[in-house]
Amino acid sequence: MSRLLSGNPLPRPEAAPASEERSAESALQRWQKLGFDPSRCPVRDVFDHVGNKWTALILMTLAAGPQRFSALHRAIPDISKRMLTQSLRDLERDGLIHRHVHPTKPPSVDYRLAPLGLSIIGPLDTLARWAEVNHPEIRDARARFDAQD
Amino acid sequence: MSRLLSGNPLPRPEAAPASEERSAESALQRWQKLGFDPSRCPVRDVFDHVGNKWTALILMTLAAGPQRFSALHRAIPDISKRMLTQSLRDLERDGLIHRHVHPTKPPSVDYRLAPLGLSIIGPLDTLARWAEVNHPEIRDARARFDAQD
DNA sequence: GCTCAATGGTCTCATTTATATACCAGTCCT
DNA sequence: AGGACTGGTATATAAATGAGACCATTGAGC
Repeated sequence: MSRLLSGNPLPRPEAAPASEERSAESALQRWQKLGFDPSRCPVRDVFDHVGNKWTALILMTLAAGPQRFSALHRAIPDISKRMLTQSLRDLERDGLIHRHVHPTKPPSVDYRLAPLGLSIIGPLDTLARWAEVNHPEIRDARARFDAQD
Repeated sequence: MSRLLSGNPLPRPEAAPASEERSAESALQRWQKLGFDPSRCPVRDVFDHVGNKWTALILMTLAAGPQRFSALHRAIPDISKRMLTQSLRDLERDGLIHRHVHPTKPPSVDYRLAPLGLSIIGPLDTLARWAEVNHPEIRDARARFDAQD
């Protein structure tokens, strides 16, 4: 238990810029080294809720402005209504979006980013750009792996 | 269908820097507007594979340097071995990590970031920092939602 | 007035996916 | 010899997801 994560003289893969690597460690690994309760780890929580496919897609779609339920469904056709409803509830519960009901005769509903939701668009978009840029390489790697192994 | 996402004079939530907001739209919404096949959308693909809880956690743990299977399991105790095995295979298949077998008498295995994997640590860490900073606010929102509704 | 479609969902059921648990062969420590 | 660690696999069960039917209300077209 004492040598669990203490002195770890493993060979580094490469001499990566120390500052970069250290900053990448810190956020998550402070938790790990200190043995904090994993169930309260923010990283787990956020990646589980906000980082999942549908949730991220919804948030990024809402970045263009408020959208009604069915507009969202049209923008993301491959989500089931069931999942769309549930994801929207989750996002609302977490304070990332607001559900706004217009009291028109046939009441209409729209969803819009709350300030908290707006603040995650940047990080999310950074990942999305990475995805766009590196997707070909991932597909290649996948093809190679499937072919030879 | 024509007015679906065309002219959208909706009230912006706030006067965010136009460049920021436009850039947030562009990545995903080009796809949506052009009606591309969702199954080939890089954003879906990456958020599904790389953005899920375990995968992101593994990548960030490996950012500190190569780790053996059991070290990873100790660092992330709440993942099942089965899921850890499977997540590692997926990451290897996508070319984000390498599996390295040392031909010692009892052979030992370690996993390390491939260049592609190293390149995603930055974006991932950005999200992780957001998580750390905003987790309290999310928890508050959740508590409020659960209490009154 | 009748039919057809859209709205914003909910409900049920089948399939997919994840977790928990047990197990394996080989090797080290005591 | 007993127990623990290595890197997993196999099986059984629980949870998440998807497909599709349904609902009350409204508006448009015929």
